[in-house]
Amino acid sequence: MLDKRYEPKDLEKKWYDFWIEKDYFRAASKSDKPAFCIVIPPPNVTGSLHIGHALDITLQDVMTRWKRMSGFNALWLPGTDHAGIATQNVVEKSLQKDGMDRHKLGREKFIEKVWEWKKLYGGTIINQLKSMGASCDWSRERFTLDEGLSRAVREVFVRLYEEGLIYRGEYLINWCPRCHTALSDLEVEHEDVQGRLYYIQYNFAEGDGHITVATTRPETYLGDTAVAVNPEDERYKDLIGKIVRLPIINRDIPVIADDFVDSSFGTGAVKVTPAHDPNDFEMGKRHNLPFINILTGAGKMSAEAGPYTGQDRFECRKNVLRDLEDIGHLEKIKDHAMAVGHCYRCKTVVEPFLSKQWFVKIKPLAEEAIRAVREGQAKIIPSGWENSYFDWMENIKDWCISRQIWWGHRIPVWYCRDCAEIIVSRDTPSVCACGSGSLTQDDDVLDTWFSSALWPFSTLGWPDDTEDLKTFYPTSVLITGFDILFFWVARMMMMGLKFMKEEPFRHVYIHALIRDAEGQKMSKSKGNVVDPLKMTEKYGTDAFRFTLAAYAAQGRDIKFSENRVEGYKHFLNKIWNVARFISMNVTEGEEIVPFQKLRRGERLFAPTLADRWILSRLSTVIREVDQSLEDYRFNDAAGAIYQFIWHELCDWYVEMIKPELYSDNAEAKSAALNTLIHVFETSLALLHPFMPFITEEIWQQLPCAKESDSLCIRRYPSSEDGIEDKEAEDKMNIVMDAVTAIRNIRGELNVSPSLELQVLIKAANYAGEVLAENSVRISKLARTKGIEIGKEIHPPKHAATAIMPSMEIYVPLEGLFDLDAEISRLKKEKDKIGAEVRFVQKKLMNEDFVRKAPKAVVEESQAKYDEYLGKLQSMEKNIEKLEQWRKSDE
RNA sequence: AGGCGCGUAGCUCAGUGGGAGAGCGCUUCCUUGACACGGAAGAGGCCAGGGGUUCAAUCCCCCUCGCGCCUACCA
Repeated sequence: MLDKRYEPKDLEKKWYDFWIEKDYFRAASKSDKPAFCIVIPPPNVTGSLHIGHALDITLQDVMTRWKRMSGFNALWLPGTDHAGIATQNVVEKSLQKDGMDRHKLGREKFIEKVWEWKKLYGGTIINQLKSMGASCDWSRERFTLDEGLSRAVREVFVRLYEEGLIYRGEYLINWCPRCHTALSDLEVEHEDVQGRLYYIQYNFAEGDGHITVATTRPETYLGDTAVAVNPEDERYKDLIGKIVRLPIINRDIPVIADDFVDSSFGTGAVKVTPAHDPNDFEMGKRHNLPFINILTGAGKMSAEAGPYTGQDRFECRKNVLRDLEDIGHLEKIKDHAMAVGHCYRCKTVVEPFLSKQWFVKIKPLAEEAIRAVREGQAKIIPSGWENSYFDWMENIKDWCISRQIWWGHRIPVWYCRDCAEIIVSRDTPSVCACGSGSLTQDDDVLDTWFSSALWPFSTLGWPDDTEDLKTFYPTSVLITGFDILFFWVARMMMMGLKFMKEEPFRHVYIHALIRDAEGQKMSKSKGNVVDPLKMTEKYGTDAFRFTLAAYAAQGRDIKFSENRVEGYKHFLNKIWNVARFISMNVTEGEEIVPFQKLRRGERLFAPTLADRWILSRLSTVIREVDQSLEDYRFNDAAGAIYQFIWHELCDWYVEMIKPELYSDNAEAKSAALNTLIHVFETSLALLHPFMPFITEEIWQQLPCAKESDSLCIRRYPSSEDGIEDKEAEDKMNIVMDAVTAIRNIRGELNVSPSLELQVLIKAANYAGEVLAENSVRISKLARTKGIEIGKEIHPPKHAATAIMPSMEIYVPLEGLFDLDAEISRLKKEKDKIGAEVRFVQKKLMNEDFVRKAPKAVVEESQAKYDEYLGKLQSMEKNIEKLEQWRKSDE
C-alpha cells in the first residue's frame, strides 16, 4: 500500500542510487542495438545549475530515456568545460581575498591552485545534474582539460597549422583590459548606449585655419596618424595632402583621401587612429600610415600618450576633453547613440587593440559547415535557426584563438632562443633543429571554445580510432540553447567535418531561453533568477521537469511562472492517488494477468465498452507521444500524456468501471481491473522519461507482472499496447454525451447533486442500443435513479431537455426547477444553434463554395446543416411546449 | 543599418486555409467508498490594426503599430 502522499525527496535519491548501482545508464561500446548518442553541452566547471541548464538537461534526459527504453544503445555523455577566462577569474578573486595575486604566485603555482579549486568545487554542477535525474553514462564523464582531450586539442592545432589554417600575426583584436586578454569577436557583447560625438579642431601646420573631426572616443586622438576625407567631397578637395597639427601633443599628420569616408556623417572629416579602430586599421594599411599604440594591456595610457601617459583610459578621456576645451579646440558636443563592446565575461568595455595573436583561417572550414546543413546531413530544428547559422557562417571572419591567460590548453608552439625557429609540435620538444635546447613555449593558451569545438569526437576518444567513435559518431542530436549557436554549435560543425569527415550530429535541437514571468532575461544582478534547486525542493524534481518539458514549445522564449510547476505537482498527486486506488482494489491473491496474454486470448477476457474504449485511447496517445518526441515537440508529448491520464483515464475510465470493481462478478471485475492496471502501467512507462522518479516508485509497487527490474529499462510502449477500436470510441462518445448532457441540466438548473434523477432518453436504433447496454454506467455517472430508453418516448410534462443529434434527453423536474430558467437556458442554446445554422446555410447557398470547395468539405457542411437544422427544430418545439406548460400553470 | 521572431480567453501559452483550444485564475454547486493538490457544470476571444490572394484567412502575401532578440566597422 502506498503512503497517503508522495514524498519526493527521499524517493528521488533512493531511485537514482538504484539506477546507478545497477549501471543502467552505461552504454555499450559495441552493440547489436542501434546507437543513440547525445553529448552534453558541458557546463562550466565552476558553474552551478541554473534554470537554463535545467531545461537543457530535462530535454536531453527525456530523449535519452525514451531512446533507451525504445531499444537503443543509448549514450548520454556528460562532462564539464574548463572555461578558461571564467574559471581563472573565479580563482583570482579568491586569491585576492587572501591578498594574493596570480603574478606573485607564478604560472605553475597558480595552475595548481586552479586544479585544487576544481577538485573542491568542480563536482557541484555534476551533482546537481544528477539531482535532476540525468541518466548520463558517468563512466564516460570527460573534462576539456583531461589528458585525452588535451591530446585532441594539440592534434587539431598542429594539423591546422600544417595545413596553413592557423597563423600568427599582428592585428587589431578585441582586448579586455580587465581580463588582460584578447577576445574573439563573439566574446564581445554590444550594448546600445547614449554616447556623445565630440567635434575637435585640428589646426593646419602652416597658415591659418583648421579642420574639424568628430569622434566618440576623443582620447584616441593621441594615436591619430592622419585625417581622412572622401575624395569626392567638394568641401575638402583642396585640403587633401595638407598637414594638420594635433593639439597639445603637436604631432603633424596628413590629410588623406579615402572612399571609406562618409561625407554625410559628422563633419565629413575622420580622424584616423590605425592602432585603435578597425576601420582606421584598414585605412592605415591602405595608406601606409604609422600605427601608434597609445594604450597598455591594462587599459592605461602608454608612453605614446605624451602628457597623459599612465592615466586610466577613461580618466584620460576627461582630461583630454578639458584640455581641448581650455585651448578652444573642442568645437561642440552632440548626443550620439552608439553600441559599445563589453567583455562577455566581466562586462568591462573592450578596446580594439593591436597585438600579435594566433588565428584560425576559418573560411574553408565554414564552407563545409554550410554545405552540411544546406544538403541536409545535419538538420537544425526549428529550421528557422538555419538562417542565422548561414548568415553567420557566410560572413565569418578569422577566429582569434589565443588568450593571454594561464588556465587552458597552452598553445603547442615553441620558439628557439638561438635561431628564432618556430616549432609547432604534438609532443613537447626538447631540442631545436639547430641543435639548441633553449626553447620556450608560447605563453598563451587557446580559446576555451577551441577545445569544446572538438567535444563530440574528442570525448569519444579521438584522435585514437576507438570503438566508441565507430559506434556513436556522428552523434544523434545536440540539444542546446540558441545563445551558443555560433560559439559552440557552428564551431563543432566545422571541426567535426574537418577532422571526422562527417557532421558531428544529425540533428541540432535549439531550445528557447527562459525568462522570468515578465519576460525579462534572468540575471543575478536583476535578482529575478529562478533557482532550479529551490523548485525541485519545493515541488519535487518530477514536477519541475514536467513543467520544463511542457513549456518547451518550439520557437518561443519561455516566460517561467512558478504556479505552473505547482499545477504539475497536482498532476503527480493525481497519479499517486490512482495508484493508491488500484492497490486498494487488488485483493489478496488476486491474479493480475499480463495484458499480452489477455490479448492473445490465453485467458478469458471479456472487455466492456469502457475497457475497449480506454485501450483504444491508449493506443492513440502512445502514437501521439512517440511522434511528438520524434519531432522534438516535447510540449505536445507532455500535454498528450497529461490529458490522457487525468481526463480520460481518471475522470472517465476509473469512474466508469467502479460498478465492475465493486461487483461480485469475478469475470467482470477481472476484466476491468486487468485493463486498468495494464493501461496505468503503460502510462507510467510512457511518462517515465518526463517524470522518472515517481513513475519508478509507483511501478515498483504496482501489483503486476514486470519484464524488467526497473521501469527505466522497460520497453517503451508502442501502439500495440493498446487496441485501436473505432467502434468503441464512437459508442463511448454517445455514452459520454448522454452523461454530460444530464450533468449539464443538473448544473445549469441548480439541481442538487444528491437528488437522483429520473431520465428519459429518446434515441433511435443504434444509439438506443448503446445507451441501453450502458445504462448502469450512465446512471452511476449522472446520478440517476432510472433511465428509460426508447424510440417513442414522449416528453413528459415539466421536463428539462437536451437535444443532440443522436438522442433527446428528458429529465422530469416538476416542482424542482424554475420553468423560466429552463426556458431561457434553452433559448440561449437555441440562439447559438440558430447562428450556426445560418452560417452554414450561407455557405451552402454560395455557388462558388459548392462548386470550388473540396467535395468532402461541402458534404461536411451539408451534413452539419442537416444536423443543426434538425436540432434547431426540436429545440423550438421544446421551448414551445415549455411555454405552454407555463401558461397552463398560471 | 540589416535580419529574425512575437502579438490568440484575465494571466501563461498551444494550434490549424473550412467559425478557435489547454493550464492557471474566475463563477456556481458538491466532504459520492483514489485524490479538496479533488469532482461536476459554467462565464470569458472582431485570434494587434489595415489592405490583398482565395469559394473560404486567426493561419498565406503586403503595409502599419507595439514588444523582444540576433547580427553590424559608420567615426
